[in-house]
Amino acid sequence: MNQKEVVCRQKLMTTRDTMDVIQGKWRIPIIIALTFGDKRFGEIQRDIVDISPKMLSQELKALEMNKIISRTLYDSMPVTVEYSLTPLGLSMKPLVDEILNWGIRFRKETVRK
Amino acid sequence: MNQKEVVCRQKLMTTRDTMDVIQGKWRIPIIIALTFGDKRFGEIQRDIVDISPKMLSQELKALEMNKIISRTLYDSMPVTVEYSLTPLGLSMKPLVDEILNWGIRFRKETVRK
DNA sequence: GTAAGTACTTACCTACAGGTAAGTTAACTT
DNA sequence: AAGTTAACTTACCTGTAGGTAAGTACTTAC
Repeated sequence: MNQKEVVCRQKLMTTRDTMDVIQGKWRIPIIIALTFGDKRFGEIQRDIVDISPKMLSQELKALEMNKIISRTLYDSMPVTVEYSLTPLGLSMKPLVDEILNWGIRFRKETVRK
Repeated sequence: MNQKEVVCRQKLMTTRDTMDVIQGKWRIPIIIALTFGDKRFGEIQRDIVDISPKMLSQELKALEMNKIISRTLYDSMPVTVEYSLTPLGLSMKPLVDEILNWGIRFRKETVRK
């Protein structure tokens, strides 16, 4: 196994780590919603119009477990819960920006049917 | 619907475009393999050790349809096929680099169990 | 006292992503 | 003529991502 192959396989492993975190239909949308500020369950649901409460709840838990977001319970008198990006979550900004950038480029190249 | 919400929803749509292209277990690995140079079917299979010929064939077709890679048939005398990144595929480098970067960061934060 | 809001949970179902294994075509090698 | 290599294809199966629908617990508003 030569040098190139070693580098190639390391890259493959590293990208798999990232992809495991952002994989799926809802994780990136949730992260983006939270870049606009801390939000409550219902607010995120209103931003991501087609997500069901089940999926939102499930994906919020997964992101919390990966330390991307944090959950804060406020004992106010209708009890509210706020979700916010952790430092690790905030560190995804360049990645999310690139996903966005490339999406714009892709759309440009694809509009000529 | 205020300005923030409009921007948020546009971003959601754009990222979905990108994610549709890179979603799944094998697309990013295939793209990375091809950043090391044009490769034949069997060579990619050797780089990505755990991919089956079925999945490789299927994902190469999908990437070709999205104009990320191109397929060139050489009429040499064992017929060979070479896959290479198109300009659009090459334009994914910053995105792939960010996936890689963040994977490294994530691994650092996660190594303390 | 009943309706509505917030933040979920639970049960059930389906489609598809991905795995395994074997078959195919066609040339080249010994 | 039998085996090897390259590049796939086809058939079949399974697990899980994600959808739908309904239920729960608690509080405030009317």
